[in-house]
Amino acid sequence: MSRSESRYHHGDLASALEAAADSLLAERGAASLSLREVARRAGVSHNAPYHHFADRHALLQRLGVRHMTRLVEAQRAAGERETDARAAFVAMGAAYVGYAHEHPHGFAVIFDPEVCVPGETGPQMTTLIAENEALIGAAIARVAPELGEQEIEAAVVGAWGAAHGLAQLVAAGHVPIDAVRPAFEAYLAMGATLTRTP
Amino acid sequence: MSRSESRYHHGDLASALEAAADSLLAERGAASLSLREVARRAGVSHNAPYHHFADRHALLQRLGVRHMTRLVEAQRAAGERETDARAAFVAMGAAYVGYAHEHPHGFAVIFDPEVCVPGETGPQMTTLIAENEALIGAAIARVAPELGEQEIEAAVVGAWGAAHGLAQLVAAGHVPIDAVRPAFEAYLAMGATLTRTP
DNA sequence: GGTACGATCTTGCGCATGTCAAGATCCGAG
DNA sequence: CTCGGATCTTGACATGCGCAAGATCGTACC
Repeated sequence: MSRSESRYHHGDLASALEAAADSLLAERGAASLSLREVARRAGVSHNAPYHHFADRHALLQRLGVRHMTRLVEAQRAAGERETDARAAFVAMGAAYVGYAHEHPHGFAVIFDPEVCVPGETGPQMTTLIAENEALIGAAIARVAPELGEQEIEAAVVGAWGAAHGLAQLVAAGHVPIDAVRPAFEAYLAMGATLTRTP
Repeated sequence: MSRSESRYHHGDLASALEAAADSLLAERGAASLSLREVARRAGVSHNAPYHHFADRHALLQRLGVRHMTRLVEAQRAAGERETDARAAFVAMGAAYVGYAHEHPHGFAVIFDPEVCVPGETGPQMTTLIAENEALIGAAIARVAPELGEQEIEAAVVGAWGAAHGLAQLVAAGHVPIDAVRPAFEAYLAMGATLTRTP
């Protein structure tokens, strides 16, 4: 009897649980995601998950890592699809916002302070965050090669913040997705205005 | 016997509950805020809140309105404290981020899609959101008087997004508060670079 | 091949919470 | 003074989290 048919020892319950939870996350938010429902959807008893995740928190963190991985990958792909430096930078921002728009609950769980606290989420998330910043930093360095390391670091936080804010507002429904690109351009022009010495 | 001494009819339980919940929100996040604990802290039975709030959701929405009011007010005050248009714009952004830094859980509840959905949160929140956008719009119009209505509208979303993203990242602990101002300036300079015709 | 061990999964439990229902208490209008 | 309605209380039920103890399975070891 193969493992997948034997319903006692599932075989790869951890992945199945993650998948089940992720599909739940496509419908509802993390707050209304119960471990028991995940277990039900995976077809196991309400306590089976505890042999793979310390608690509800741990499963949500795992989902956070999952989505952060995809978010970083989406940015990377969008950036590599463009040859022009500026186009790549803009495309990465759009990818960031786009991911949040398509997976609002998944995106939310990445940055939910109740779930993923910077220092306490484990090395995987730390690595992913660093990767994300490196990705943005490289894109900025391509656009503005004259910048020093310090300046790039600051610009990374600024760009990340801008993309993140629009993503959050779009995901929450405060801003329609179509308004993002004009807003982005307008804000950049605004920057040009603000930094122009009077 | 005055109402405040009579412990049966509280007198102003709605406000007391809001205050209790708000003080809880200063410590923990909204997810771990239970109606029963709020009731305990207010010194009433676990079911008293239901005579003032339809459910847990309604109380959280009320807290969202409360904090959005303060957030808008903080921005307004910061803007009015400056005479220079650019300084006012920057100060408002700093106030936005500062509020999120000082009241991370309160700030989170404003924009929590599980709590405050744009269309369904009631007229008060709608008004506050509009007020917020008007405030930002006025600040932008002061900085760049040459902009048309459409352009300002787009710039509002862009500026709001930038401030919101930095606020979120600071509140979540991904970015230290000291990094905000340099990031803001760097991002604006970045905008100047990006919009400069090659 | 048989067996003991550990990993995996199950059932059952205590406790906390959200929400409904019914009763107790108090205020104020008439 | 009485009665209605608002306010608050106790009680109950369903659900969820996480612990504990038992059942089942794979496998390393003899």
